Amino acid sequence: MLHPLHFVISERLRDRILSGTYQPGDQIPSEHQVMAEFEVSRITARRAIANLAQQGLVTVQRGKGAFVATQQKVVYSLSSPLLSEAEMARQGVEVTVENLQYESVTMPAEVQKILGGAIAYLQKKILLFNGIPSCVDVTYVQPDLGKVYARELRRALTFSVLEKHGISIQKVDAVIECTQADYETSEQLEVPLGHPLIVNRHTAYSQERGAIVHGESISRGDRFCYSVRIERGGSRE
Amino acid sequence: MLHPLHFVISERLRDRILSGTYQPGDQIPSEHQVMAEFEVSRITARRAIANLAQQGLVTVQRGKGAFVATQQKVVYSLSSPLLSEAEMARQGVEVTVENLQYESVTMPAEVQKILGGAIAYLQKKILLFNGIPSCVDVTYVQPDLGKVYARELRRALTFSVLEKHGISIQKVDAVIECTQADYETSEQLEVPLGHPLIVNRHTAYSQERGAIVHGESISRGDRFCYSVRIERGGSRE
DNA sequence: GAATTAAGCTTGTTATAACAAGCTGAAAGT
DNA sequence: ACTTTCAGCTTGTTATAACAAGCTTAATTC
Repeated sequence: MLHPLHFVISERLRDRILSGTYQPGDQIPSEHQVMAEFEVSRITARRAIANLAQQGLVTVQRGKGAFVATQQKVVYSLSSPLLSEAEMARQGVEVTVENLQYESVTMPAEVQKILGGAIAYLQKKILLFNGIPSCVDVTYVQPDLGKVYARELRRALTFSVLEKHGISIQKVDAVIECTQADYETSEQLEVPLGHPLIVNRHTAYSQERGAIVHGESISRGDRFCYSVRIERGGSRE
Repeated sequence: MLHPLHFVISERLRDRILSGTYQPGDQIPSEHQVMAEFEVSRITARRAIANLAQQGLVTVQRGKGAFVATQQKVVYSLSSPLLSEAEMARQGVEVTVENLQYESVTMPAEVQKILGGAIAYLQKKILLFNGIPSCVDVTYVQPDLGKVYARELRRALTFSVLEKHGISIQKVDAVIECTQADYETSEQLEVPLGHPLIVNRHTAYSQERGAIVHGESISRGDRFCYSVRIERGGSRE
């Protein structure tokens, strides 16, 4: 036997998904239907379906079944964040903010090195796209800004609030990576343990003040991605 | 019972990893040791270990055991790809290229829209970081460039080769997203089905010629990430 | 000393079994 | 008509069992 049964079955079901037999939102055969169709035990059927879930092709809901996942993602432009927020609205994505934590704290050493000083405002928000938790945003903001704009920052996107008040973001340094959901983020984003996440760790600078915001946005990898345009000027970068 | 046994056990083992009891490279308890320690069946022990693997905390090898994974990632700068290649060398990362496919093909319609014309060179390479398959690179190159620099493109990084021959990349449009390995990429990158991947879908433009390269780099999410610096000039972008 | 084999350990696959927990729609009750 | 209950369906957890396949080291053979 070249391949395990569970793999053969999951590739068969995968082919049906890719060929359009099952469309996004459609239910795929239940465990018992897979057992009957392929004449295997339940544990083999479950593993085949789990393989599909693992590849992001289906999402499984207890009591309901497994459904073909949409592959559509919201695109957020790092090059023009404010325009990107308007673009998301144009894509039919309504962003709402749920505040988890907002307080003045002593920064960890690595953050102090970036923002300077010892104290900053720590904000933790969940961003919901069309009511679905999709992003956990954890950032430190300079204390004076964090204090003055507290009310607005608790319920809107950080860059929008700052820009609205004339604090213009002149530069952003970002690192984009993939991680997997631990228990905490799996609960916050309502995804399974280990679900792929795309993380944007960033520091934003204004012209007059230097570094003003530092932190990370942790988004569902299945719902979100980043675009960026890199241009080189006349001189070598 | 608030949480399943498998979850309780995996959180206990996770804490040991995070607290440093087990360091990267160390072996965690085997399935039978977990069975004995926590007095559970083998399937529960396996599931606990699988939860850790799912979170990227351990990697499991048949016949050997489960080992704490390193969390170190290679950082590749989108803002200065050539400098980034030198930086990788400085980080002790030797990049070698394994050519999978290199041929003149008729482009799919969407690629034609970007590169123009009907024919391009399709290159598929595996990039190995220190001998370990870490990235699958699939790109279309303008046909005249693909033909003239075939020998070099087969065994080096695309941008390096072009730059070396005076084809200067003036702009790059990129989309960064997370996906999960299907069978093909899991085989190419030697990772499990569903392993998180970071994908960079890009189009590179030169000043004189417009779009010259289009395609995607699919890298292991556990080994690779992107950095980018976004600056706004005097005018609003 | 080098090569081969075997024992012991490790993970991988598959089966049967039973109970738990959530979802949905129809039937029963108010 | 609205609310509650129940049956049937679905996935989730855990156990026992057995065999397969890979890894490593020690013992045996050449």
